[in-house]
Amino acid sequence: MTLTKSDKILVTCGLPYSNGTAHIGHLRTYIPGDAYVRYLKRFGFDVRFVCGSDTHGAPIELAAEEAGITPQKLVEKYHAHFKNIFEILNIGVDFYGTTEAPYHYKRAQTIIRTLEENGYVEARDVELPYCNTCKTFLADRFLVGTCPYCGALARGDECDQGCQRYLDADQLIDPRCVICGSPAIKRKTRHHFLKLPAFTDFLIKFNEQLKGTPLARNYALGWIRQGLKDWGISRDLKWGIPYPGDEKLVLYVWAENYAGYISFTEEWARQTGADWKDYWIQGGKVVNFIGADIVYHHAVFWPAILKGVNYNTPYAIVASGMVKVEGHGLSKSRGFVIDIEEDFIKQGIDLDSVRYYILSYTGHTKDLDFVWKDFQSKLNNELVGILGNYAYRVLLFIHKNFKKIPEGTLETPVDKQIDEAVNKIHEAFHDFKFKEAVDATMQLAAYGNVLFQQCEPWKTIKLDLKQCQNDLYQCLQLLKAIAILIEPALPSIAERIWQQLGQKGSVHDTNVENCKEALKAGADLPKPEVLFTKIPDEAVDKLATGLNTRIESARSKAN
RNA sequence: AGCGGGGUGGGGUAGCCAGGAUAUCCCGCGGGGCUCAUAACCCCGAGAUCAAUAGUUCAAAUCUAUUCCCCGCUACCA
Repeated sequence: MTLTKSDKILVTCGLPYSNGTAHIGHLRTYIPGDAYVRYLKRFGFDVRFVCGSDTHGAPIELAAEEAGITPQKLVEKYHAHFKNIFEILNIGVDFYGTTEAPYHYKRAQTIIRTLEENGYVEARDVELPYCNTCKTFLADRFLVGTCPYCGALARGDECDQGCQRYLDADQLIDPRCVICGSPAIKRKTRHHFLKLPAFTDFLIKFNEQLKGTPLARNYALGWIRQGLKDWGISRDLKWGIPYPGDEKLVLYVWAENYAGYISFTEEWARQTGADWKDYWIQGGKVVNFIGADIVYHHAVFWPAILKGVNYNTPYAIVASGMVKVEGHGLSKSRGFVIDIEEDFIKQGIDLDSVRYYILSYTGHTKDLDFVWKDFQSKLNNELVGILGNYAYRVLLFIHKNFKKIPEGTLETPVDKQIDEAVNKIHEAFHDFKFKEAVDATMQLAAYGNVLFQQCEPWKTIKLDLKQCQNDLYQCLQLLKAIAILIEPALPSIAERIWQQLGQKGSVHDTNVENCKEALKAGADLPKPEVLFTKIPDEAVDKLATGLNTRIESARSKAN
């Protein structure tokens, strides 16, 4: 079972949690997701891309409390932020929604109600921590106490200031309410549970035939084999989607956020006249891009829910490796973070080169360690030296000497190179190997440099004009193919090459078959501009120093 | 601790599932060339006991076992 041109394909990315700004970790799923969508489009597939903000849960309720604003205000702010950042990065979503919208509430509650009707949910009494002063049950994030391992002040879910271990709320010594400081007491209450074990056989079969990165599949299968247990889907929080039929509780975020994949499709369909059922009920191929840290939600909980309401389950789950900064796991509080707005946009970093770095520095399933020096080297050596240089030297040479596209016909060597690259790219993105796809395109540019060098047009222009023109024609046709094939990785740059080639329309509307569509001899060629500028050593040193300062000050603050 | 992923010249990376002769490619490094191009481009070269140990085999980076190291997850963080 592989994708065909008649499939209705829907791509989604893990929803960014709206309690903070966009950082490089988000890009690890959004950029490959977007590139994948663009590859599919260039190769003529029928694909849509939806995504949105995840707006509920304890951390947001708490962050709003601390900031002295309503959760609504908080999530609206970050929702707008993410939407904007993704636009600037050319993440070409068809719809960017939010889980704090009526269309989402409706879809999420309908799913839960249907699960209940189908007998997959059970209410059960449990004992949970309670604050007598605030008259509320305390989710783990609302508890503080002493860490049993290191003695630091810890939260109910994690020893965030001390040893960084994940904790169970029960392990905390002297648990207290985070709002008022009163000691937490145990009190009986009633919660709702999804009967996950009922889905065991289904989930094994589902994961065995699941496409995407093997990482996702193996991980989930291991988890399922260890035995599934009932899974709590309600929480004692004020902020969230009311639990249908038990409105003093809210739906657990992980029981409703990925319903956004459906609700966003519905809302997009409503606005455009499409049919969401094409994706979620009558066939359709859904591809989820996520980080490796949330595989079990997407390969275990979510497909179980979908199965429980008889909706279409994902075709593929594409899990990326994690992002590190200067060798450390991402951590805002410790300063190991690259913020998209502060560190890239405001510093004037070319965003297509960021896309390139994310896609081609390492394989999609491996951890990516962001180091400013490496970023510089990829940009200066590969984008400037290979791609930018090739485009510029060819276009400038022709512009200087002819002003227009010279006479010529595409000959076998170049024709063959293009075919090989197209095949390689096709295979690579079907296997979710984005680095391979991008590298194959860059190899085409490297080949172009060899070609230009060997033809020596600066000599032939004086000795054999006809030969010279035909050689340059080869170079131009190759550049046209490169523009189309690099579009998924570098959409802005591809468009600029397209325009510099004097082509009509937009490269975003091209198909891979246009690669070899003959260029019109005699058409005017505008004066080219360089595509990329190198980052000088001093600039990159400054950026690296800024990062180190951030890390240092975070460290001294912690001590 | 359990489960999953990974370890290949200085950095990154391909090859591993379906074992085969000089282990791929990019960057960096050394030498040469070109002069159209953003000191860019092209060619040649040096550099790796493929994490370790034991085993299977005519043959192991690749298969098996054990060990070490890194990362993620472990159901109330998302």
